[in-house]
Order: sequence, then structure tokens, then C-alpha cells
Amino acid sequence: MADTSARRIDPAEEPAPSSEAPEIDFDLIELFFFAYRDFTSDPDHMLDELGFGRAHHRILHFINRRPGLTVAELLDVLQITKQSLARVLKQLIDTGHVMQVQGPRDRRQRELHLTAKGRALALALAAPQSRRISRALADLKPEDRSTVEHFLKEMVNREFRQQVDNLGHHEPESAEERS
Amino acid sequence: MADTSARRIDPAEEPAPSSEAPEIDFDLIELFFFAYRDFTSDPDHMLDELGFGRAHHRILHFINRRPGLTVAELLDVLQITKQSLARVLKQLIDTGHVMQVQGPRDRRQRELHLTAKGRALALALAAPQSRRISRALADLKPEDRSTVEHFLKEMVNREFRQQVDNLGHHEPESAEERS
DNA sequence: AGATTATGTCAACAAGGCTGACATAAATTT
DNA sequence: AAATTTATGTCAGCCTTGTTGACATAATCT
Repeated sequence: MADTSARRIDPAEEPAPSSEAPEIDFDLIELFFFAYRDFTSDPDHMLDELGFGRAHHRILHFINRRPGLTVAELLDVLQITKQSLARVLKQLIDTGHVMQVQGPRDRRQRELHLTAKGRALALALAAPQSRRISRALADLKPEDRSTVEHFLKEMVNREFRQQVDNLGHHEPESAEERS
Repeated sequence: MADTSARRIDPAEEPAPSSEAPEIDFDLIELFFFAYRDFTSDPDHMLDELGFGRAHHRILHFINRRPGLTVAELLDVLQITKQSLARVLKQLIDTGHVMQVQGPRDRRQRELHLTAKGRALALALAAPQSRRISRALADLKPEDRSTVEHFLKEMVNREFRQQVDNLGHHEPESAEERS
């Protein structure tokens, strides 16, 4: 029951990739779905115990990456609405994970910063994801990390590539890469 | 405004990756988030116009991949509850995208199949994702596709690797492949 | 016959998206 | 200086898609 394996049924029922559709890469599409599902599963479980959700994680992550970013910038990165952000952000502020400071140049702005508590949580959530990534890279050649990085970067819409580039703590990246 | 670039503020506020946390790979973590966000964006927009959501896409996808799979198997793959599935599946049946046929061996089971209409939609949704993937692979070496595939496969929890393997329409792929 | 299994369905709830409207303070423009 | 625009906050309410638990039916298995 619910044995998810062994089911090849009738070949006539296969999607017939060569004729109807010009080479749809179902394998990678599906793998990407599973990979992302499991990638988010570890932090999801931790968040659950704190009464938080994935939305909280995203906010913590981006504030951690760019301390001092403003609310507008965060909305821009997350591509959600003000209201969606507000609800979750408020919880993080109330629980002492995030602090707001009035913008120095423009006093209308609120710069977002993590507290020590927030930083600790952000790191704790990222840890299993990072471990998963390094396990996934483990039996690949060291150079393959940049292949994967390149692939993922190209998957991002052009309009947002810049966003991605700026977020990284990249060294100029001469010939080699990372350590 | 909301210029998402140029913000490096105070170096003291950086997460200090080397001391507090042992090498968290924030770059790939983040890239994976963006990549998946945009990966799903094209089909999401199309679904929107049909009054469907991402949940419908997943169902269409998996039925397309394994015509005749049962409800229990689908639940297993999607890892959602019966109720969550039922609601969405019902819509797809009512709109003529999915058909149910009584299981031949076990008449309690309902085998799920796409209609021509459902197949057409599944393909239409997959097309931009497939295009995105091949664009992302375009300036990599041809062998790098298997690097990416390997990476993604390793990102999946062990318990589900099998599921993934079985879903693919893989040729044996000679001397290679996992354990 | 009785238990288990596969599926369907009902009610109710929660998270986290969304919209539109409106308020305030600060900055910018006229 | 006044008017406008901008950055943020907040309110009310909606939708999708996830959740749980309970219960019904038919088919299969013991």
C-alpha cells in the first residue's frame, strides 16, 4: 500500500515526450521540487517549535545578511506585500529577535537589525541547510561547487540577478573560489 | 526607491561567519531560495489565470509522470494530508483535467489519470520550467548536467531518494549512478 | 464474520499570501 | 510655506492550502 515504487503500467500512457512536447526535462523539474522541499524541512521543524513559520526564517535570513536594510528593501527582496511582512515582522520584534532603528539619513526609514537572540536563531536555522549542501557537494569535485552555483544563479530571473550578486559576501573571485 | 544594492554598513555587524558559526554556506542557501522562487513563478502565473494554484500543478505533474498512480501513492509523494489533496484533486476532476478509474486488482483503489486536457496543461506548465533549466545549463559543459542532477538528488532526504529514482524515466545510464 | 484498508467527506482551524483604505511623519518639490 | 510624495504602520477582510479528528462506505483479508 502506497508503495511509491514500481509502477510502469502501460507504455501507451507515457507522456510521449518526443512527439507532443519538445524534450521537457521532467527529471530535473521534479528533482528540484524534492530538493527544495527537503532543503526547507529541517529549519521548518525547528521553527515549528517556536511557533514560527518559514516566513520568519526568510526575514531572519535576509536581515542577517544585510544588517540595517530597510523595510522597503526587505519587501523588495521577499517580493511579498507590506501586510504579509508586517504580521510576521511584528512577531519577530515582539519576541526580541529583530530590532528597528530609525534611519540615520532618512528618519522615516526603519533599519532592521538582528539582536543577539535573532542572530543565534538565524544561524541555528541555517546550520542544517548548510550541512545538507556540503553533504550534497561532498562526492563531487571541488570545482563543481561553482557549477552548481552558476546553475542556481542562472535559474534566477534576470531582473533579480543583481540582487543576488549583491547579497553574497563574495570575494572578487579571481581564478579560484571559496574555501 | 528600495534600491536593494549597495549596503555594507558596519563591518562589526556582519555575522562573523568564521568565529560564531563554522562556515555556514549562506551564498548557496540564498541562491537556492531565489532559484526556486523564480523556478515556480512562470507556472504560478499561468495557473493563476485558471484559478488554480501551485498545489494543482504538483498533482498534475505527478499524475502525468506516473499515470495510474493511486490516491495513497500520491499522498505519499506529496506528503500532504488527505484533506488537502482531496480539495484540490476534486477541482481537477470537476474541470476535466483528471480522471479516476477503479483499480483493476483492488477495486477500492482509484487510479489517477490525466485527460488530454490535463496532459496539455501539465505540459504547458512544465515548458517554461524546462526552458529555464536548459538556459541555466546552457553555458555549462554538457557533463555538468549530471553534476547538477547529482547535487539535487543528494539534497533530497535519504528516505525519499528511492521515490525520486523511480519517478525518473531514466535509461540505465551505464556505469554510473548512486548506491 | 470481523478486522483492516482505500477512499471520500464534513467541520473547523491556522499560516501566510493578498487587497484596499487610511494615518502619520519626514522629506522633497513647487 | 504649502503641497506633494515617500516610508512606514495598521485595520478589516478575503483566499489558498496546509492542518486535525471524526465518521461513512466499499472492498479486501484473516
